[in-house]
Amino acid sequence: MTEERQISKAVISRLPRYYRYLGELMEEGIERISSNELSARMKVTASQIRQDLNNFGGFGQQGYGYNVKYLYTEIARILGIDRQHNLIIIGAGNLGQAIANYTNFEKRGFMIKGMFDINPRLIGLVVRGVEIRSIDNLEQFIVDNEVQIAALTIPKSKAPEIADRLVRAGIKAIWNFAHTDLNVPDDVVVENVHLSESLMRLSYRVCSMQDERERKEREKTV
Amino acid sequence: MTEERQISKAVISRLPRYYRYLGELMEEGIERISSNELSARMKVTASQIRQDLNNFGGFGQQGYGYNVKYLYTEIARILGIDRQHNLIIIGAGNLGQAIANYTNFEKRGFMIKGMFDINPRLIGLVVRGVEIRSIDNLEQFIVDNEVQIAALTIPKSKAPEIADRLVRAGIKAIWNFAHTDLNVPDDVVVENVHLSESLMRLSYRVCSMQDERERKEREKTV
DNA sequence: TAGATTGTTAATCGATTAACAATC
DNA sequence: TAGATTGTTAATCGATTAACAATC
Repeated sequence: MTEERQISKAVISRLPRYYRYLGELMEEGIERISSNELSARMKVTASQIRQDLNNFGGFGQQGYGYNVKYLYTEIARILGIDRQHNLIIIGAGNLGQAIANYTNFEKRGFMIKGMFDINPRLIGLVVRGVEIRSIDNLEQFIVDNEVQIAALTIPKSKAPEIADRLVRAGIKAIWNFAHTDLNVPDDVVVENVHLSESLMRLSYRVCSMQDERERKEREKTV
Repeated sequence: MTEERQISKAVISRLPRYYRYLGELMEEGIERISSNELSARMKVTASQIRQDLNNFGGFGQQGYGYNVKYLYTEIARILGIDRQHNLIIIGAGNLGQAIANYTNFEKRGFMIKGMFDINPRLIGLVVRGVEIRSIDNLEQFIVDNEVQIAALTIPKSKAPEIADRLVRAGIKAIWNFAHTDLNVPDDVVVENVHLSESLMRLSYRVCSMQDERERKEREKTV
């Protein structure tokens, strides 16, 4: 199962999108697809699709294309979503609850084992069958439930301290929604979702689109 | 104000992170910083920092470095967060409410003008001073309130139809949390936040970290 | 077989890093 | 002035695209 050499980050980040499109093709009842057809749907080059997939082995067949169902399964395996991942959510606010309520995660092997908060008014509540617990019992819970992943949906002020506790309790990965970078050992994975940064990128693009429009206006006038 | 040539996407995506670090430096009372010091903090090369910033002009001074406050202000200007952006949220579920509750957005010029939902039990409720409205009045509201940005926190099944309505009503940008790609005209900006894809990337990295650990174990045994 | 389409090598393009002259 | 550090050019590295031989 060990992949030969390091796969580039750019390739990995495209895999979930391939997976999504293949799922849609399956829903449409499409059994096979060529890199060219997929390229047209996804608006990426066919060359890139073939290159990306060939990082993991030859999933296609000359003259035929790719079998949708087979490729879908293979990408799931590559991404590791054919296995079960036990997950907890730290911070039972709106964002934490939004994640808890997203049923598709469970379909892809992410089992939400528990939620944690410091707010005593939330502790004991149950969200989609998941109990909100006191953060005091965090470490024991991680060990007892073989928790691999923690979603961190708490304010940035508390994030570093909680991250340290998670690492010491043996967590494998942190899905970090706090607006700060986390310092963790090399063997702990951190995937950041910085919503405010995403919104700033949006803002930049809106403004430069606006600038462009104005520039074109001016050119017309001249 | 028009920037000379197209700035690369990679550069833009790093700007909000620079902005965050500069904000932290200001909080620490640090007045100036060299690309080298910043490089150590942010774990990127000093060369990259200087290259990135020079896309927008010379903000530094030889022998001195960069003035933190000045650079902070300039990046804000580049990102367009020195101006006001009117924003609405479509979908008043947990995710929509999480965004509405995030006060920092308003600090950066993103004014949440309204929320919309189809659920009659939510309509009329007020979240952080923002009323949840019926989606029937969407178009008129956008025009009346000069709304530029719509955050789309609804299921993917409804997303394309709502996106069309937003575009027709003259929206400038969609912050898309629905798990689907949107087809919009070239002059409408779409910034995707696909949480399930983020979680899959995390899964991949957890698994390949695991594989690596096992490979090393095996090597030791041999 | 002929046609289609992959897998893969080579060419191009872009982004990152290194180096250093300019200059505060 | 001497030292520090930028702005910027050149070198390197990596990612994307093009091309085509292999093969179903």
